[in-house]
Amino acid sequence: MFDIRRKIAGILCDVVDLSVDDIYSMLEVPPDPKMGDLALPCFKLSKILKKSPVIIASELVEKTPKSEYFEKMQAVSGYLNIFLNRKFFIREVLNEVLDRKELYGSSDIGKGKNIVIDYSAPNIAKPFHIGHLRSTVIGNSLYKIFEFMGYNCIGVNHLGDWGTQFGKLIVAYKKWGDRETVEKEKISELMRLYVKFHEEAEKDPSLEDEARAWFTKMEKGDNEALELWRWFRELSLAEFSKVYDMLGVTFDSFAGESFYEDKMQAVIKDLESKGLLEESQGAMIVNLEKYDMPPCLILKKDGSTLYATRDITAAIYRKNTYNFDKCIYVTASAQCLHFKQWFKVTGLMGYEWAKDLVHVPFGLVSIEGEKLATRKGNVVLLEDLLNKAVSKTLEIMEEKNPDLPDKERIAKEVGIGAVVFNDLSNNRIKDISFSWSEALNFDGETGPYVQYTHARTCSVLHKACCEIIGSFDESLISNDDEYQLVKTLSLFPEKVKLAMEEYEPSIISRYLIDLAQDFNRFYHNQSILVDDKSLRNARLALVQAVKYTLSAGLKLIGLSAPERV
RNA sequence: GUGCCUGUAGCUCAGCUGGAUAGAGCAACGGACUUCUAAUCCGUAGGCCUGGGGUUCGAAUCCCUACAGGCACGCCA
Repeated sequence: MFDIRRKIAGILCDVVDLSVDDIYSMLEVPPDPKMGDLALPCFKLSKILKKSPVIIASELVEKTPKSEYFEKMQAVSGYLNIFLNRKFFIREVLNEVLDRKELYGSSDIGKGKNIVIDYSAPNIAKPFHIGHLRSTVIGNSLYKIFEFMGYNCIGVNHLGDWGTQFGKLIVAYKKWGDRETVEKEKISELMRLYVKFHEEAEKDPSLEDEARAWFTKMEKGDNEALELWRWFRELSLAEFSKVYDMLGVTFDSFAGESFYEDKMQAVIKDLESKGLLEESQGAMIVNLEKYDMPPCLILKKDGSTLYATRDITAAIYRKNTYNFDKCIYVTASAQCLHFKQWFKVTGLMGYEWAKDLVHVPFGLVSIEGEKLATRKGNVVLLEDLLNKAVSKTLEIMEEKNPDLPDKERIAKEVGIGAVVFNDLSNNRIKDISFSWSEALNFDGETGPYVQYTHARTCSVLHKACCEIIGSFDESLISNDDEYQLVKTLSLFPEKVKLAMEEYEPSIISRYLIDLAQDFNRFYHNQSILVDDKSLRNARLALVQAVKYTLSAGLKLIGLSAPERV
């Protein structure tokens, strides 16, 4: 990978006698392009070299040997400002992008390593709403990013498909439900039954006992109970699949909570034999006082397991099955303590790979400031949201581009893209207040804006049609709009790497906005399809490079890159 | 009460491994479509970076503290 910063650092480090890495990390981008492309603040050097920053900067200007990498250097009040050799830089960057095409920015650093990513994990028999969207799209994007970096990813949907809630559901179904309605209304009917159960149980607490009894039957393998459970599960999964299809999200495994039912006893024994379990108020816990954490609950006083038990079991299973390099959990930040606790327990059990367990938390979603509450009905169903986004897109398309073929498909890609992008465009740790008007806004910093920009690049390239770009004369790419665009293009590989290291898809979304803005400015100010053949060719090369990068970036955050919109 | 997270333009947010005058988008206002898709572009306006201390040549960024909001803190996940 071509990295101009490293090259410059390589030249400078000889002059000031520091390591390349030191200089590399000190180099920064000046706030204004007029001040150059890179800058070295000399204030820190001043301590080492015992000279004033101003003098160091001007000495650097004098002593640094000429090179093809940069055109000139200037000393400005303690900063060494570096102006790159534009021609050289443009050639290197564009050739790399055009050579690697949509693989520009990818890498093989993950070659031969497995990454397990646990995301989405909705609860069976509950509607899939916008609260589930975050885990799903963040996990999906991380999957794509790690894959792009050469890792082999295993996407796991750890379904909430086991627990006493199924006992409740069975009771409610048998008392107030019927097969036809459930077949017809699916999850919404299951939800209705579930809510009804809670209403009735307030009046008649014995229902709770009944529910527990049914769950016990499930655990003991009772046929009727398991058949109902299986039915609810299949029904829910079919509904979820619709949403996953719309989002373009896939999984390699659907091993959920039920999958680990028969595997937890061994883990409990393991914990016991390692002397980690102790009794407290009738329950079995792992004491974590030494680590300044509340205890981790392993067994309830009735002997049944808890989610920490299941998570530890699942982690061990995944290590044995996938031999992961990292196992990543994408869940709400409310679960931070829980993950800290059982990660610690896993470490105490002697599993050195406990350090490879990573919790990737994200902020809470509320609806226009109001808390999400499934039972109170304050939810926005994801399917509704996506459908609304698609139909709004279709409306816009009817107005702007009515002759476009395959409108339906593209409207889906753009509408859903808008929703996904919206969710991925800010820092994942921040709480989100869902707003209809924002989720359905297609102007400015949005998914459709990036997709539109991509379509623009395609459109120009299409119009230029049979021309083969082949070689181009980089010296013709000379104005500031073009140069800025190339600079932004050059940043893509490091942004992808950063997004991976920080488990932060928004780094890519933000980058795409920047790239699209730079392109649109260029597009607006410069004609691409000019008569001058070689100028035209050079600009087309630039457009081609932008197209590859936008397309690759969009895919990394789970959006498609339609050629026309 | 204790711990974790967040606080930047009217709104939504970048910037947070310290660096030059704090940036976008939305909303508002004013411009640019006979010309490669105006889902675009350009301009105007909008800021005690929550308050207070400290560290530093330099702080939105690091440390302490106060305040505000959110979340978590044993038998749900």
